Amino acid sequence: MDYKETLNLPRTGFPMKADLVAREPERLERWQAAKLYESIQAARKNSPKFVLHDGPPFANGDVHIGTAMNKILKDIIVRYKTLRGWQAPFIPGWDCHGLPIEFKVVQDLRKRGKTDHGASEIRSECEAYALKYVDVQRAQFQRLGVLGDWDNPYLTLHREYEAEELRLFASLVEQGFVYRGKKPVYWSIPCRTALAEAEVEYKDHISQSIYVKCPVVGRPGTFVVIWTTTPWTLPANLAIAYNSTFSYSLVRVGVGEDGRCEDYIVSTMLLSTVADKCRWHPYQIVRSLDSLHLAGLEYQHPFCNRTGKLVPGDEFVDNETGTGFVHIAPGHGLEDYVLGSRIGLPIYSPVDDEGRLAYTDDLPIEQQMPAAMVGKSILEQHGESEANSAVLHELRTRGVLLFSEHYHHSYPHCWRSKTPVIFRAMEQWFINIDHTPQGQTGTSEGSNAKSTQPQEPQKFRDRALAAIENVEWIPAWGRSRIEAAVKSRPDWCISRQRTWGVPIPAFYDDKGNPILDIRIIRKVADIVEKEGSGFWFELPAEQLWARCRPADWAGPEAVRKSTDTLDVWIDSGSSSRAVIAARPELRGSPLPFQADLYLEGSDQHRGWFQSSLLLSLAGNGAPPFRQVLTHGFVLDADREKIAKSKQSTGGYVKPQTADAYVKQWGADVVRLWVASQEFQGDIVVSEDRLEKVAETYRLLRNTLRFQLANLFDFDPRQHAVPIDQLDGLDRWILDEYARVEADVLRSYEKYDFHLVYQRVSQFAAVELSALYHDIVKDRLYTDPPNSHRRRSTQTALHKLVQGLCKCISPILCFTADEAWEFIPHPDSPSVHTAEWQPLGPVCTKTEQETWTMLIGLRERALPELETARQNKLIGKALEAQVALEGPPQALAPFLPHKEALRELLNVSNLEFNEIPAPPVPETATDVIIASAALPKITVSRAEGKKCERCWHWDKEVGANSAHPTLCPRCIQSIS
RNA sequence: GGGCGUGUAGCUCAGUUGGUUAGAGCAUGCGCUUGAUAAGCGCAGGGUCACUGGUUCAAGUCCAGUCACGCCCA
Repeated sequence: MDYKETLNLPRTGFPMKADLVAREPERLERWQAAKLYESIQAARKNSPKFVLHDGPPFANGDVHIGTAMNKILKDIIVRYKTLRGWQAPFIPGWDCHGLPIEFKVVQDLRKRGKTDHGASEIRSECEAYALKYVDVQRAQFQRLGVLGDWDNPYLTLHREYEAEELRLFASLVEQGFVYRGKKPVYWSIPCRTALAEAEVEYKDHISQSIYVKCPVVGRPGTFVVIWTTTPWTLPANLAIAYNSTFSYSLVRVGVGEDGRCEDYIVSTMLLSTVADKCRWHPYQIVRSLDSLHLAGLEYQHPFCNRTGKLVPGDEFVDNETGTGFVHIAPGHGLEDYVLGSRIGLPIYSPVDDEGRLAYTDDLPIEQQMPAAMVGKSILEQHGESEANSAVLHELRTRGVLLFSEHYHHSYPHCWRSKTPVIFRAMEQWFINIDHTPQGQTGTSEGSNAKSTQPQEPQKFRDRALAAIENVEWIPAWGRSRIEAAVKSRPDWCISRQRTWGVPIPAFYDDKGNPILDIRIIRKVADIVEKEGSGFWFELPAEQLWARCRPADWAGPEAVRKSTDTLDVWIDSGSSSRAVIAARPELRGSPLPFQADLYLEGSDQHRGWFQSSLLLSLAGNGAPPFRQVLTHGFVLDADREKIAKSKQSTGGYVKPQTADAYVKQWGADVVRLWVASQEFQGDIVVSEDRLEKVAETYRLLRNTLRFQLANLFDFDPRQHAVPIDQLDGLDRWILDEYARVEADVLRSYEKYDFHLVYQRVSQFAAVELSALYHDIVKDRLYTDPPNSHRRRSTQTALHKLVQGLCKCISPILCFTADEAWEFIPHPDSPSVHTAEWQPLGPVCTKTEQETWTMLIGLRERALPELETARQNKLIGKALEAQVALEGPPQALAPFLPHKEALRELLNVSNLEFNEIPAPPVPETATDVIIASAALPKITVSRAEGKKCERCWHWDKEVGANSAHPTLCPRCIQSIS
């Protein structure tokens, strides 16, 4: 007889090999066909809400592994909250406007030979481009298992979105936040347009390098020497910056034949270089100067009828080139602008749209450049610039040019015209971060200054800082990070000279004054909601004005429309109003625009977190989030290696798209990798690490498979054993599980998914695989199918497998779903619609102490068994018998648990050998008693023969003639 | 250059208010098993807690500085 046939060996259709890459898409299709997201939302429609608001990725390119990580983290939270009974909707979003798309589209148009495209053509191409990548990314996010309303995402190009954004903008204008100011931007002279950073290419260029002396006011014969490579900016010079940490020298130089001398101030470190170039030989150092001497000095402009001050500029005045003095033209450089704004200089930019020197209203005419310079073009023709020549001529005439030469350096050029760009201050719209809405008049034309809601008389920046205090930042240092960002940020420049964006609905009158009126903005918003924002770009100014002009308009008539668009940070920053408050499933209570959680990379403290906070606070009066969770960045382990190999071999780039990883490992392994990472710092991704995680995946999968395979004949409705009647070991493992589960729940609540990963995988490896499963195999396989002990263990397995599936389902959403299908009569049809109620403690304190003691003995016994194995005394543990030897008090605690202990040791026989208690010396301490109380463990070869069926060794094998190869227990099992 | 972080075995992570010889899982090596088998079990090796200095009877833990890396600014 083949006794193997009488065993209850495991069976299951749950495959050991996951084949995730091939099989996940099938499951995904089934979820979509069954409308899983919709049915979950429907099931939770009366539950309390938990809203995680998705930060919109940019609709461009494939999903990067870092973006995938962000979405997976969000999905883990949404799935966890759903499992715990919350209504947790997820509306994915995309950021659709912006320069990178416009840039790409215009380049494509150029490649196709179209150069005369109008705004409308560019915009429709951009829209098509954005929508294409929304589709691409949507498919990739879905493939990762991310659950959400993918059929109805929010896009910043939706007309409803744009309309709400404009209404928010109107509210800011109404409260007086928005003003018109100047800021330097890149300007292409031939294209007559402002350029963005991405449209600028750095190329080698030869500039005029000049050293100019500026007389110090009140010290005849003393000059500060400045250096510049853009002579045409000298008419705009308003200050000279020095570095307060440098040492400067006053040097006396002979000039002319008559022994006349002049004193020059330059940086000590640069003195010899400057002296060589300017041919100061001989020269004499009169004295050294430091910042105390320089501070507040006034100088005469080299050719304009005005003076300026010496100011500290440590951030950008260096000792590498020049003279240690930097000429400051706030209208022509970003650093100059920042410095100028700080000390209250006008943002003076005496250059017109054609790139010609021109007078402006910033200064009295008599203080501006000599009339001969006006109209001179800055643009270089054959290496010569009229404006530069005019300035040089003036400097020479006045004898203030010390030296000039050609200077080779890298300089920004316009990508389109290939000409050098200039920095030029342009009129821009700004949000005043230090605005105090109450009782102030808006600075912009026609704006209605009356606040609709009562405001505290507090600067907006301070209100923002106060609001930050009431948000929970995880980790806590997120608070100091955003505080620093808000404290240090300059006024928000919100206008862009771009086409692909939401138009700023402003007009200009015949004098060029801007018209920004809330009635007009709101009217435009209403039209945008019906028609989209394209009409603004299509209609000529007079028709637009006719449509938008308020009926009772009393101001000047518009003759021109604004062609600026809003900064894209206004787009995404408006989402609390345009999405959270606008979508019924997200709308909060009592604050409709407020979500429970935002979750993005730490770069967003200065980005989306800040823009959302500021806009929501200004527009809604409160922050858009209650909690903000951040993660670090995904880095390539061999980033340097790759860079090097790129240089040497010139090519191999590792895949950094989510798809590349999914195609190799499957989504669940990628998700498990995400969960395994402590994400508050940086996260390193590599094939090696994915492979390690895949090992853990296999461990978890096999754990589930073992449990499922041993439930093949279990029907909980008939066979389940009540918890209080379970076998001791089964009660113990459920109690252990309950502890794991409590830890897991706590970790999910704190978003510590890596602790979930560690706890679950270690439980599977240690308590389950190495201990419980290994021991319980014997009773599952060899006990009679319907015996109490076997059904008890199956009851435990049935609870364990469901519990484990719930623990992992937010992370391993595919695998948990798959395993759930093999559970006989589970508590819920799908793991994703289940409600997760924790099991709670099972064992009494006494039981726990007993099992701790028994397992402690097992841990002492295993090395003894290993020694016996090394000595070839035994092979597997069942070939052994173990004797516990000790005085009565040492053995007593174990005597009632003889069979449980034998099972724990997984040996064929366990014996207790009592020996007389040693005499206790009077000086004996508790410690000695305790150590004497531990039984001595000895391993010997089991007596008798091996039972063919259960592989236990038993002295009675052979005693039964009907079954001469079986032990009595097996004989009873099969009869 | 500034702000904010990160740095514990090959990998991923623990390490509570400073207190024995710094833990776990995975991976590796050796052995066992062949009734979870492209699985399972046992044992073993592996760490200057980034570095330096300080406080303390005692520092992975507290303080100061340095280095490396990341994000954001300049």
